Amino acid sequence: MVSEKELYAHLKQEFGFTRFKAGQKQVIQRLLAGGSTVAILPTGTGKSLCYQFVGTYTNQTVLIISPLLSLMQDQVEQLRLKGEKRVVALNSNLSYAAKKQILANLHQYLFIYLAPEMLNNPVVLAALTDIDLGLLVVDEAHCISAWGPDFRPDYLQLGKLRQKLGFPVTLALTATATKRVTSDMMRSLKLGRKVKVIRNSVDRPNIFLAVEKSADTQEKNQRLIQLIRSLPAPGLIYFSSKKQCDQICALLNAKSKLTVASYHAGLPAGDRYAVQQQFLGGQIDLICATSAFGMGINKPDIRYVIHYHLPENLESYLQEIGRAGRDGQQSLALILYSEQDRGLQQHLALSALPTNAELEILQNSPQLLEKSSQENQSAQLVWRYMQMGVSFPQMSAVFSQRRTEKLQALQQILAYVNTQGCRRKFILRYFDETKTPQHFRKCCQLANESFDYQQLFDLAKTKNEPNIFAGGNDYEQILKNLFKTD
DNA sequence: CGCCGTATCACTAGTGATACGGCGGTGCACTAGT
Repeated sequence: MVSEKELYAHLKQEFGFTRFKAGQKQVIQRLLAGGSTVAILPTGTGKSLCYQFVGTYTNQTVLIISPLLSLMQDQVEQLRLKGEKRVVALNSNLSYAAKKQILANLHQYLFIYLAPEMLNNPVVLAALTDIDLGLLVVDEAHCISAWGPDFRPDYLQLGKLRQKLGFPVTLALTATATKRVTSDMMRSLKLGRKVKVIRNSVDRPNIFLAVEKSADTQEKNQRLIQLIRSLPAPGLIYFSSKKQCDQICALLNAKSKLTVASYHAGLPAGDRYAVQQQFLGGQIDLICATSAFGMGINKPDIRYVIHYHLPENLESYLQEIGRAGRDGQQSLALILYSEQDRGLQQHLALSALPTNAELEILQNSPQLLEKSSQENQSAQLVWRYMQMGVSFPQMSAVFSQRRTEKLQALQQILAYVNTQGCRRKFILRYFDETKTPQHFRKCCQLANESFDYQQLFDLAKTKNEPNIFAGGNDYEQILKNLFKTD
């Protein structure tokens, strides 16, 4: 067992901090004692420090599975800035020669970043089994259940990877996971029953939760213009359609003094990078984005996250609103909902999953399968499953279960939108937390269309209180001020 | 499922009503051809 004194000495020496954030020390101690861990820590609590600490302390190689090339790039740069040179991201950005060079000298690196798809490469896998691995990390581990079944099936293969690597000590990191998603992760990673789950509350008390209903698009657009004119910037608006993302971006640029930019997967990589950098640097006030935006974004002062469309599910909703208020100051998470939005989200939930009819056609025509796996997403998925050795009846079962799950998740977010009760309580219950939220239970009910959030921010400012609904405040008085109720 | 753009119809030549097809999110790696 490593002493507390040693832990703090290393923290100070290596990272310059004198205190651990909630959960960090527990995770590190557990890993140093050789126990695999699932860590569910809310955004902004320094998840990457957990494995960086273990790597630098033990001086044993850490392999990090990361979902995005840009995320790997950021982490590599951060570590290099800290003075750690033994870092590499092994991905398709590298030339053949560079990759060969790195693979031949893999044991020299302390931190190796890798996308799950790279593990299909037998040369990479062989090189990895050759080194003395101290720790395997799955960063953004909710991707296993969010993306594995119908978007990036290689996420389902990570358990086999662990096995091939001789079951190294493993850390699965995420900000949001229900009990079911947690057990999904544990099963996929073959973590066994001895694994420890370290879970902090998903609650972010400084984020005010609200939903407003609009009758139609026009009404919604008017309200949106009104909102962004009065709310403090910077802000973030999520869309479920690239086209509408662009259109509303243009509208908001025309109708407000803010600098608004659009961000989605349809834009060239260079533009996306530029928009992100300008947002981080404060030259852009507001981003209109699809779900492509956000992972790895660490901007502390985002004051509001508005959803123009219905979010996909409560897990992704929490991921997305979690980007607001990382500085701990008063922030707002608002869904602008109109009944017609349900159709779009339902379509998106189901369209990626091959139907039984499609499966049958593909099964009967291997040529068609191979040909269309280039352009058609569901054929591509079937193709990957086949390579993974999954039979057609198994696929059919997996996809139909997935359809059910996605529709249930949609029902849950709809229930959240329509709830008459406390929204925070609803979310905490969904994430299997029993604690009572520390705010006046009527605040959500009272927030309605005439509510001016500006008052919320003003009050937080004048009281110099990041979370005006935190314990110890005079709720009745605050509510009287805010809602002008008696 | 619901929206949007285009096609087609009507009636006395440009516009309005209806019908219908297509579209709608997220990324890795690898390959072929320049």
